[in-house]
Amino acid sequence: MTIDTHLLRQQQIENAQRVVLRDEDLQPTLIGGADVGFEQQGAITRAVIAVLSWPDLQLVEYQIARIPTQLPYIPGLLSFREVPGLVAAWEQLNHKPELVLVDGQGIAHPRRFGVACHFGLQVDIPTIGVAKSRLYGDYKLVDEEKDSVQPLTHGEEPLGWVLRSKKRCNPLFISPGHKVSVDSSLKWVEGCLKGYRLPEPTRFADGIASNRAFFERMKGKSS
DNA sequence: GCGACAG
DNA sequence: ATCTTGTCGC
Repeated sequence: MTIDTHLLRQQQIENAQRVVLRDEDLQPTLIGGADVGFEQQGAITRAVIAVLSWPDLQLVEYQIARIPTQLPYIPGLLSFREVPGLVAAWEQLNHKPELVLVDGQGIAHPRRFGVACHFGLQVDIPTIGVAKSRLYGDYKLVDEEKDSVQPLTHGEEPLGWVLRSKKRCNPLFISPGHKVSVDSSLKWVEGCLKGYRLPEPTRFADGIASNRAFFERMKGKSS
């Protein structure tokens, strides 16, 4: 498997110009959470999209797609590895959410084209990147208290936020993916928090993708 | 040359 | 990301 990383980076630069950083008339009734896991030493990609009602944040549906892994993990090129599976899971959904929180970066990326941008552009819906660690951008130390936040930037360019979603937990790295502004990307994530480090849509997708006990029991309770 | 590096 | 139970700390 020979990979033309130069070509992939060039594609990101071109596609990044199509990303929209504006707010639409976003009044969702459903919000999705997307995450990807792997099986068999990475040979199989397992993509999960959980759909929750808004604003009550109850699980409505989830779909899992399993496909052969196309590429290895390369920092900065994650989306090419994860988007194919996410699109497959998206197509299986009976209820399409109007906004999706994607596990990974949005525009907080060297070429402003993280997995949330890639997926959002691909299925043409608003998306927000919610990552558990930093890839790109600078920020000041975030206070330990819950809800403390610092802007994530590159020089004068605003990229997103570093949010302490829960006390004594590592912060979240939030940035717009597509069709959402930098400011509202933070508001939507805050609106999905329910006492855990991860916002509910992401937490469900993450739990289902990892087969954690609690979410195993949730299975079968969705339409 | 050296360090950094989503999942 | 993944292999994985109990355990230490707030």
